[in-house]
Amino acid sequence: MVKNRKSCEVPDATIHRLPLYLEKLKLLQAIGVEDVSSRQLAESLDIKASQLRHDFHYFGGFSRPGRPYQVAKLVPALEQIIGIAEPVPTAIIGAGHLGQALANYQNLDVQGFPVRGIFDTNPKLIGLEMRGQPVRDMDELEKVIKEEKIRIAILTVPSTQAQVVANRLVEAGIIGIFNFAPTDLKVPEGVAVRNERLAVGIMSLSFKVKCILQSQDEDITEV
Amino acid sequence: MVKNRKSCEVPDATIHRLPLYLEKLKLLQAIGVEDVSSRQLAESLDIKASQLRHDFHYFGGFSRPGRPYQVAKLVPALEQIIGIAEPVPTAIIGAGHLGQALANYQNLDVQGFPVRGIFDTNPKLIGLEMRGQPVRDMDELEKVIKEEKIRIAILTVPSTQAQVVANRLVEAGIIGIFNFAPTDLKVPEGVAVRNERLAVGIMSLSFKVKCILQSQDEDITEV
DNA sequence: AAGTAACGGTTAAATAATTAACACATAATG
DNA sequence: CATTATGTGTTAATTATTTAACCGTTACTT
Repeated sequence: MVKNRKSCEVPDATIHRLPLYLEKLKLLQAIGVEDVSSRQLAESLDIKASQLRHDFHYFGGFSRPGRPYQVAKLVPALEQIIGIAEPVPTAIIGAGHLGQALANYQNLDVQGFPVRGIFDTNPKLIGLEMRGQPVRDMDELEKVIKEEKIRIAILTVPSTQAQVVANRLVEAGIIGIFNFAPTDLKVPEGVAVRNERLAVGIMSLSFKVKCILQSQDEDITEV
Repeated sequence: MVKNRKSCEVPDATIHRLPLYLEKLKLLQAIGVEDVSSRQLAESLDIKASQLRHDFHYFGGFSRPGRPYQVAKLVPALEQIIGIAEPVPTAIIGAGHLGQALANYQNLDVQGFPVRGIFDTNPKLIGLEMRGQPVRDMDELEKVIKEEKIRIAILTVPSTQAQVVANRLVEAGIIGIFNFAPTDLKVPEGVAVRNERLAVGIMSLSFKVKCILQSQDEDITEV
């Protein structure tokens, strides 16, 4: 099956757009839209239609020439590609404020990532319930990961502990780490890490804000 | 001052690396490192030295040929560029789980974004204190933004309300919105929005996990 | 004091991503 | 039944980003 291997050689930029396509399509589906053209879908996402078709082209045809996409076919196709055709059991490591926020974030479930384990070392937190899931002691980590067949972990521990915990997760069979600690994790090949750096986000926003303020100043002095 | 205008015409990819440079440099500064070459710094960030020099080149010389960068000069230079030479007062709109998590996220202060206002409409939350800041009623939004000269807002309200609140923020003088709601905000020119889509993050991770699993399967069948 | 190794700035080349263009297919229309 | 409008898949052109190459400087070594 050459397709599979090929379908993994896709630019990151395209991968990041897949969830956006899916989200919009689900929205259309919810209001009863059956067909949608590349132009309509692209326009609603503020991108070019050719880019959307180009993105889809990595995965083979979703329609045939002359006919728009059928929402009912496209949604499961994208879910398959993204890997959420079946629910993906997920763990949250670190039940501090951020961990709690994510554990209570209903969308995680809806989007295909049911939380099947929440872990912490703090005795004050252990036993607390969030959306029906108790906060468990880290001692249970390996057992629960195995029992629940968890493959993805969301890491919300202090950055000092991130690497140690990550090692343990990898050892326990986790192959996808969504890392919220501002640390670069070292992981072996065959493990995917995605760093979510809030600081990067707000700083690049700050850069643009500074540029806006500067251009406003210039406009004034130019008058 | 042509430099200012030019310094805003910088690729997004470069902008996103600036915080990483700054973070690493601060780390070096903390352990007493005075000089660092482009190669050393790049290597520690797992990028090419030429890319780092190319990035810096957008903003003019930070050193002179033959001499490595001086950490003590580079740090404030980057802070200036990013726009955090002075602390940037920030507001959090929505004191739910995520808003609370961010309000309690000490790094925000440290990185130059002191929280000067937390807002919600829920009477049960109003009055609660987080890091010395009370949760305020939305009625006070405009007043506090003005008094505290807040320019950046972190939006953590339900997506149904995101656009309405965003409009109000813009009206009140906010020019940078860090949006955690899974909605595309429409804002006038002169306002910067950065969308932080957790679902996008975890889904692109899921895509890579699926690819890893597939390639493992193939390896087995190939043997 | 000359030679050498290391360095940043700068420009050019290579690579990747986006956008446009086009060929062909479909269904609706007169 | 031809014609037209709309549409995708696919390839080509354009644009953006990354990487490499080179030049002039600096400080160190012998």
